[in-house]
Amino acid sequence: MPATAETAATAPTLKQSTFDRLRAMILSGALRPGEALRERELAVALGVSRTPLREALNKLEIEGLVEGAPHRGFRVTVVDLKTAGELLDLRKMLDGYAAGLAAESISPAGIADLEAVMARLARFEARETLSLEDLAEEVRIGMRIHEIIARETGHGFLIDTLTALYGRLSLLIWVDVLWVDRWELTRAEHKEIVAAVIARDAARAAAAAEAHVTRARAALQRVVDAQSLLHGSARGRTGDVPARPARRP
Amino acid sequence: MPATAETAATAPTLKQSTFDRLRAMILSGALRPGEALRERELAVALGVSRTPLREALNKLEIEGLVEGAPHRGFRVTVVDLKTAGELLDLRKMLDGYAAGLAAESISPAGIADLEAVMARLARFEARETLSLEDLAEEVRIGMRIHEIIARETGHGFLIDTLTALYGRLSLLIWVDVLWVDRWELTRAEHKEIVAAVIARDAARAAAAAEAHVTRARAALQRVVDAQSLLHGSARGRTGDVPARPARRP
DNA sequence: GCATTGACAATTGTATACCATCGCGGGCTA
DNA sequence: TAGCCCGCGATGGTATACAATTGTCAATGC
Repeated sequence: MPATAETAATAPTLKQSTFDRLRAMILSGALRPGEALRERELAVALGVSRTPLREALNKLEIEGLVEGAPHRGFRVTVVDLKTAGELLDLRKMLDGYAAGLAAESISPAGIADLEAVMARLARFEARETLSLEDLAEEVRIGMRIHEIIARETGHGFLIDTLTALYGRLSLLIWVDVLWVDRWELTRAEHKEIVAAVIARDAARAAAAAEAHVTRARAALQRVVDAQSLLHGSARGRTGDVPARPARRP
Repeated sequence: MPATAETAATAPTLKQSTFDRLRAMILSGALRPGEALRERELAVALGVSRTPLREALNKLEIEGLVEGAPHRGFRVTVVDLKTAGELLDLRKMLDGYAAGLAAESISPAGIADLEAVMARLARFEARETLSLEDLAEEVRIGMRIHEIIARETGHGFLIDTLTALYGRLSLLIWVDVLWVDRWELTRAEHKEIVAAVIARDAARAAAAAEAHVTRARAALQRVVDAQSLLHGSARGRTGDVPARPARRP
């Protein structure tokens, strides 16, 4: 279950590199949720034939980044608020578990990676105001922290599950608001999690990771509640996405 | 992230039905862990061309039922004892969570399904001795219970994760021993879980599900410990699998 | 005897052409 | 206007050819 996120350009096979490239394009927003992915068009754009492209799309479908329907092709997965809530609920549990495991078994290389990331984070500490660029960078750093922690659990299935979970969550555009909104808090939480992991304090790390997600979950819940008040219905309203684009003239 | 386990024969596309059939063949043991899957051969055997077959294999790879290496094709995933322990640890948490969720939100149809399954289980209650057939049936019933509970959570990502988790675990041949060994206990635990879910008692359901897996985890741990005593080394010893079969003459 | 090298065969990886089938939308009709 | 029909465009699937890579086997050299 590779979920290869790191090997981007220098992949041994086109299938693999296409998978990686598509993945990156989706996560970076170059391909937006709901966007239809036409095989032949995409194949030309990526410079590959349909064969490796279709295999990559099928893998992404199982990972949950794209959805496919028979004879209607694939489109980038649309995550609604209800689903996002479920994902965060699960993430609370899994992130806590992962942080605890990582604290118990982190490697020197893992510690070095975490320290390097925290150094990047420290650059922002002193500043009074942050540019949008800076905020984006901080979000990336946050993702990176969780990736490293997941990796350092050494728990293959957990890593794959968290990878899919993070990927799905990042498809919900609004999710960044949950962290960016109160950035000092988020940063402090990240520092606490990393400190606990490096200190090999499993209980503290797990608690910190859970608290971190719990806060985001609560923020999301406020959004959901506000929406259901506004619209009467309880269903999330992120999934309103254009159907297939108009036919070419 | 479909992980369609039910739609076996009447799938709309060959890709889908091939995926389902392969999945069933692996889980039923018709394709054994470590067995090499040669494309052309398999394609002929299944009566499809290489294209849908490869798409199915790629999906199964992400789901973790097969492993593929570049230019060396796919083989059925081999699960070692260490991995199995990790999977059970995670399952403890997720099964508990799922049982709690299911208890809160189970549908009338779900209750009916559970009651139907329990009726099948009741047939074995009175018996003094069980045939191997009976034991196999009880194992199937156990799987079914957990499937229903997962489904009734209505939590898409959780369902997919548990599906992959159960699938991977069932690749470890020995795992059945954990349940079959003390079958009266297992049966009682299943009854308790189902009863709690039907009674919509989330806390009790979660506790029962966790206890259920905890017992199996402990049994597995005894095996692992015994092995490491026997062989000195701590590594699991299930992965000893023949390499690629000899060339055809 | 054993390690190294090099050619070979089997298998996967990729490209491409072609046909079948399905969905959608436009346009016709009542 | 509502509903049916038809055809275009897209995906799903097959067959085939070829490129790339791996592992084997045997000959070679130390």
